[in-house]
Amino acid sequence: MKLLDSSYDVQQKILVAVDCIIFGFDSNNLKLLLFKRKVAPLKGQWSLVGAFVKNDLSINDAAKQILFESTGLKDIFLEELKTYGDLNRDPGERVISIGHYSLIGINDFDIEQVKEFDAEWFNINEIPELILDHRNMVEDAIIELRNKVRHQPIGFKLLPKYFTLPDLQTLYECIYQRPLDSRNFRKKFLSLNILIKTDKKDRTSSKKGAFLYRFDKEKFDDLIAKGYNFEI
Amino acid sequence: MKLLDSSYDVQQKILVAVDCIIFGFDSNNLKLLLFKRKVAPLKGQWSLVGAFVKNDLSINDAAKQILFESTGLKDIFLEELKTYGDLNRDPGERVISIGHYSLIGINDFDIEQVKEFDAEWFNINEIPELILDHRNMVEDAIIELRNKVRHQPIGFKLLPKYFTLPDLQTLYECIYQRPLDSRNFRKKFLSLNILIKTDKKDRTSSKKGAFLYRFDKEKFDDLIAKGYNFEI
DNA sequence: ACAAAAGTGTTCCGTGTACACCCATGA
DNA sequence: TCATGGGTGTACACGGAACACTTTTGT
Repeated sequence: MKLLDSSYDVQQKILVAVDCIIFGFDSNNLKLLLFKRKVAPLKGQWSLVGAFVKNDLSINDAAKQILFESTGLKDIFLEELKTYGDLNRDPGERVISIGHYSLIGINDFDIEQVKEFDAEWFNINEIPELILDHRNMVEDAIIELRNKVRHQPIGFKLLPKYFTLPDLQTLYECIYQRPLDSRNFRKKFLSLNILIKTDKKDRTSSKKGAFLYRFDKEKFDDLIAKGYNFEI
Repeated sequence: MKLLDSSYDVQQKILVAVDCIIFGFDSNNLKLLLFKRKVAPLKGQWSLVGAFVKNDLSINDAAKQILFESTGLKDIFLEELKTYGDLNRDPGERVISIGHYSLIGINDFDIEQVKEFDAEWFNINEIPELILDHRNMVEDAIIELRNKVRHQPIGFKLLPKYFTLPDLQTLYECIYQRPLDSRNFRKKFLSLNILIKTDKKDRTSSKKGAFLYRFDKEKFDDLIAKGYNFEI
């Protein structure tokens, strides 16, 4: 319902879009989800997943919906990155785009399924040329992602329920794109007390086998609530 | 110039606005700039400085221009906060707002001048009721501001050319809204090597007088470039 | 002489970081 | 037996945090 005196007197011709920078972790690599653009101009080129915002959805919900419709990925938690609002960033019309990013565990989803949508996972070091300012968005998002994981021990949603410490370390190494010292890494992570060790081992990647752990969700939530600062 | 195939087929009715969260430091207090809303609905109530984005300006330039037109404040560096895009945040129409914030030295500007624009500086602890989600924006901006100054020793633009260490400390105490230990503060700040001590004293606030310092712009820039982490 | 703000050093503790060897096992 | 990845401990350096007294000077 509109209020009586509700109509603003504005001659605005700005379209609002969202673009999604979706990182995926597949046990060994950090990947980025790209998409073959379906509309002119620039049709057929690689781009981020994005579209115009629908009138009846909040920006964040719109981003989720667009991601779902474009790739089949559902229930992805998206975080706002920032707004890209330069005048001529889109050769078509005046379009501003609100970047959103996320990091997901690729294996939780059907990795082939996205191909039906003309989407594809690219290794983070092998990203093709992207349209418009999308490459900027990706670079900004990587920086944000690193900042984020520095302040919140992630992992829950990126690793299977049971995982090994080497797995966890690989995850962080992928995000930071540099090797970490395993002794320090283990010491630090175990000191957080959010891991529960099981007596089972995973022997798929070594003969000795590595112990499986799982997250202690309660303690994890406590830690987040207290705003713990997780420097690696 | 538009490309031939440039018009997107979109029925979008979303207006794009910016709101500015302007913090000001006046040697003793952190203040917030507010503005009496001039358009219906909610006309006459206190709000942030904001308006719709013009078609021919980038978002950031639009924010600057709006700030200038609404308050007379010119050449203010604005930083994007985030987008407020919920469906019914504005009772008028569907409006999304991209929050921008800044921290300025109030004394560098004419403090009375803003009043001619129906704007006013409020002490950060005495903020009146604000329209829409503006209170949220302010809270988000304070958190951002604290995060920002934690990573970048500010001061340059907020203090006069010559200032005392107690002045500088007051600035940080205002931002963090808590007292700091003067011994630790001085030690930390001086160790950055970005201050140049003069042999003059300021005696306006004590009989003994406090030495005046100025910033060493070059070293300061070096420090920023290296991404120094300034925890207080 | 005293009030009021400026200025100064030390100690302790926690945490980041560097670093090298033994263990368990399947092949 | 050997190759492979898993797992462990120590020593040092640095920075944050707590803490109390002296100095200067106008009144």
